[in-house]
Amino acid sequence: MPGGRVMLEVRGPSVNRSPCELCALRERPLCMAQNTGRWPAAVSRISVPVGAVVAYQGDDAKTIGTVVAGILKLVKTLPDGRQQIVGFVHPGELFGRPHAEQSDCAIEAATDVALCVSDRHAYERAMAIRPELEHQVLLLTLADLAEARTRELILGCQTTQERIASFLLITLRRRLRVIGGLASPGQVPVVALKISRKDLASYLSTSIETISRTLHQFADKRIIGLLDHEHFAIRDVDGLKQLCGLAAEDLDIFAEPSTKIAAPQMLVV
Amino acid sequence: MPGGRVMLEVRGPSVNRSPCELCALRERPLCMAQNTGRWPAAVSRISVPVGAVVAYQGDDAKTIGTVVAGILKLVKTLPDGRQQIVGFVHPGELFGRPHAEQSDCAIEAATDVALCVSDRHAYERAMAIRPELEHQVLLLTLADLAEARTRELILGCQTTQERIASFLLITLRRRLRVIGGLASPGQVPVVALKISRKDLASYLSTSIETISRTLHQFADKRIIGLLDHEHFAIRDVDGLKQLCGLAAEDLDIFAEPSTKIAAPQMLVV
DNA sequence: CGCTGCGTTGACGGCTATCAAAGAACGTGG
DNA sequence: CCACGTTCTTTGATAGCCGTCAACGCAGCG
Repeated sequence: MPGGRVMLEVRGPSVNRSPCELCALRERPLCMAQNTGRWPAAVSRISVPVGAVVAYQGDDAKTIGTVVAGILKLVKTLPDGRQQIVGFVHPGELFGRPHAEQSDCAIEAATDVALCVSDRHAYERAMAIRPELEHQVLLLTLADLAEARTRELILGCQTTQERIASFLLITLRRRLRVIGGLASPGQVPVVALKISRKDLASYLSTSIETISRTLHQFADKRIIGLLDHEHFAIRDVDGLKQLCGLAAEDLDIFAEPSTKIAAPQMLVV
Repeated sequence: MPGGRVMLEVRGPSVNRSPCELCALRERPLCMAQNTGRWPAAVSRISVPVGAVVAYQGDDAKTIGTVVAGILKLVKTLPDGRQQIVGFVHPGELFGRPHAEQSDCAIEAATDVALCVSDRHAYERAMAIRPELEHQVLLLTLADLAEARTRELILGCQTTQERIASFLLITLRRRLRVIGGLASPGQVPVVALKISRKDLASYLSTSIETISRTLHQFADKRIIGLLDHEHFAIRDVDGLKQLCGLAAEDLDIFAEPSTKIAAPQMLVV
């Protein structure tokens, strides 16, 4: 099993801007706010393998950072061991808890991941000095909050089938935003799901068995095509919309934070 | 049935500070930030009866405000009518969506409520001018996010019994924070639950029947005492903790935002 | 070749939503 | 003060979704 704990070393007090100059994310408002003028917090670029733990639940909250490539998962664990993934962190999004002494959930790599990390206290000082940075952090936090509340709706009200349909649609929308839409109207999009079945089950609050059964039900109805274990052809988007039962505004919430990110192929990691 | 829609009128551009001077909430950081120096946004104090709708899901997000007394509920509705209460807003907390054009959930009065409201755009201008105000809004938003994610855990992982036990404990803790703890160690605290069974069911993602059954199960085990329909004596806090299955850190998240509020009896509304 | 991890498929049982109906509480008007 | 309708709560019976357990197929790998 790959992974284990990762030591996030944030080196020295020196400004480290070289990785940013080639980074596809550098025009995101958050990065812009970080890179305008002299940046008072050191930033380190690190790579983390699948399964590695960036922070444990209850740890001192030492770092704040952004995901450059790959996907992080935020995991909450009950005392008896049951786990819930409360969110994924996609490229361009922030992770870590500003102004909190402890991490309220574990942060783990759901795929191989490239991160940009800073010391939390340094980051907080930077926010205090630069209102435009704090403003960008506020915007991202508001987006996270909207997403978390939509997930309360999904977890609280929807059947397992609806949750899975919602997830497929939400993932499709996010990807289409990233690559800027379909090439032709009739084109069948294929979602490459790098997330494991186990994580998917935890995120959707169900079991891997139910996920497997439901996906095959969808395939039988010709709504999706199962190309292999991690590639799904979305054959009937309208059928999925009907099955998911979500309002358009709730579907869109998940697409917001990813706007303006270049296609992953162009990322320099 | 009381209620119906409420028109939130925010009067003129004049500074309106008189209600604040007698308000028990005036020393909260948010209010301090609002009341230091000249406040560029007009603030109106309004009263809203139970059941009244302050904003509909999908409405233009016109206002931002704080709850002075009573409880607001944030309600999300699926196209087929199923509803989920995604959060309650307690005295001293903020409601409304800064920097969003539309409300992503309905805002309704779960009890009779007193509010302090401002025009959203004026509030945003005030935040832009005053970093300390934006900072307070960020802190409140981060607290809301932590709470929403703990609710993902509760809704996703816990049984109905555990959710109800969690809710009782969380409510107890919130109240104890507000009034500053128990008078004597052996004292049995009584929680006055002003929220209707229907709202409770929606918040905990269950049915009123199951809530009724579960509360009576707890009463049979001598864990709580049912004084009347809205008063619960918490006889065995440790028993509740065991039943709820939450870690201390997740329980505490819900107590944070209420810190430093004076007892409700002292509120001037 | 055996082992391990992952996905799939089948059978079973429990939790809990739903339906239904009766009882309690409340406000209203006579 | 009482009759009455309305709303909320309680209690019982039923059914269904879906989590759990178990077994199997399959791929990767030392």
